[in-house]
Amino acid sequence: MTNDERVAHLRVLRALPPAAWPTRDRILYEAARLIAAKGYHGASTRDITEAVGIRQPSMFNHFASKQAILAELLALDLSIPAARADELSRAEGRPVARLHQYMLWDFEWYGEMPLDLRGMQEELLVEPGLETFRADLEAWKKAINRIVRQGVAAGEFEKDAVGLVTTVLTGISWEIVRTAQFTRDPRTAAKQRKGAALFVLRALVTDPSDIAAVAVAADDTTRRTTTAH
Amino acid sequence: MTNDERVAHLRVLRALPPAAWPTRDRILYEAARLIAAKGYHGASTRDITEAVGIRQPSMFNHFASKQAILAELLALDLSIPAARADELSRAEGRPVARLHQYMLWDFEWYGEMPLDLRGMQEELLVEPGLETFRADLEAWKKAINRIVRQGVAAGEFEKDAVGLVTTVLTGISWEIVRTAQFTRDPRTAAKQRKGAALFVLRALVTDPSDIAAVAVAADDTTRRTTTAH
DNA sequence: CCTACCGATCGGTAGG
DNA sequence: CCTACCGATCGGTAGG
Repeated sequence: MTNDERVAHLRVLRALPPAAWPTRDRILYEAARLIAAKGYHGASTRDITEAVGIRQPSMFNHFASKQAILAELLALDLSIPAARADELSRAEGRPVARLHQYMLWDFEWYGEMPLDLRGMQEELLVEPGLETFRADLEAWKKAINRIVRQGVAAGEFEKDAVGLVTTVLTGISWEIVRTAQFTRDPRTAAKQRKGAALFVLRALVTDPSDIAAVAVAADDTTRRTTTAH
Repeated sequence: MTNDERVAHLRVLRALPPAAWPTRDRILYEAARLIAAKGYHGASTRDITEAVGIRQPSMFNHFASKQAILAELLALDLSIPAARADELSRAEGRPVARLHQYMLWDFEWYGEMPLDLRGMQEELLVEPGLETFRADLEAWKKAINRIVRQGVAAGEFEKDAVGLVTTVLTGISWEIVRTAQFTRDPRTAAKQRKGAALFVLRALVTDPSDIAAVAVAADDTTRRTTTAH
């Protein structure tokens, strides 16, 4: 399955309640939920299949192993954001605008994700067979730091903030996933995402007037895109 | 063991290499390390005791259960910071200065911690018997948010940043624990802690000149304290 | 702090 | 997607 296929499939799923999903997707849903709650080793294959409503060995008709479930969830959590960040790190335009654009995309990605990805912790990547996701995580950090360093070089960002951006972004995405479990109102969620992006920019920019300029430009882009469809 | 005793004991341990620690503390050290790497359920009692150099059942002479080890680590991770945050949330002085003071304390606490607390995830607190630590975590968040709301009321902080502070602080403390495993130079570490505290303040304050004022005041306090001893 | 050992649970397979 | 079952490993106990 390619990343584009994954994104398209998620769009289909989001329109349905999890109970109406195909079995394979319901396994992913319950596995994500239970791994978030009890950790990868704490969530047993029997826990997962019991939540789905099938017997434990039936799971292996959909996934070759428990780790194959984890790999599918890690692709959503790491591979797709890494590709998007890399793309924007090589795009044209002001670094401050591209970082803002990435953050809005990232927070929407995690905020509208129908699976609970909170169990996808960096520490899981030490397990043999998951090296490719370690590479995705490193690529993501490199791409974000590339944009931030471009901003420092352009005089847009403070120098000493560089090393903290990926950490803070990870923490905020996490919080957005968490609150997305309760707040289902899309307008409140969009406002929260905008506020979070501005929070990070305030910590970064040398010239506060850049923040308003970038935010207005982003709103224009959104309005244009929305009207066009 | 009270929190004060825990803090005093940690000071003693920090002066020695872990190999020279008492067995009970070496169990905590290896357990913390392995739980950080493989998760609580992924780190078996046999993994831990093998790293310590004793047989698995010998562990139960020092701890009544595997969960008792976890509880000891959670006290260091949650109970002590919660007490410190609560204290500062009720102290006198400008909110911006008290938040800055808390952050410097917090980052030093995690940065100089001789045990690797990265495995202490909020999700562990769902296990029965750990309710007290759930309460500590809630108390910590409440205390931090109390200081931030005091700052908003005083016109020092932006309104819309309130809900993000605890998330960002948790993320940064995590990063500080992580980098503390490599960088052992105390001067670099202190500089990193100061930079991290300023990063958060920049995202929060309405008047940028407050940041410089608070930072200078904090340096004065440190200098006075250092000279006095 | 050790050896010997317990019942429970783990991820996964065989065969329909 | 099921029943039946596998060897390995789990946290913890008995008894010295």
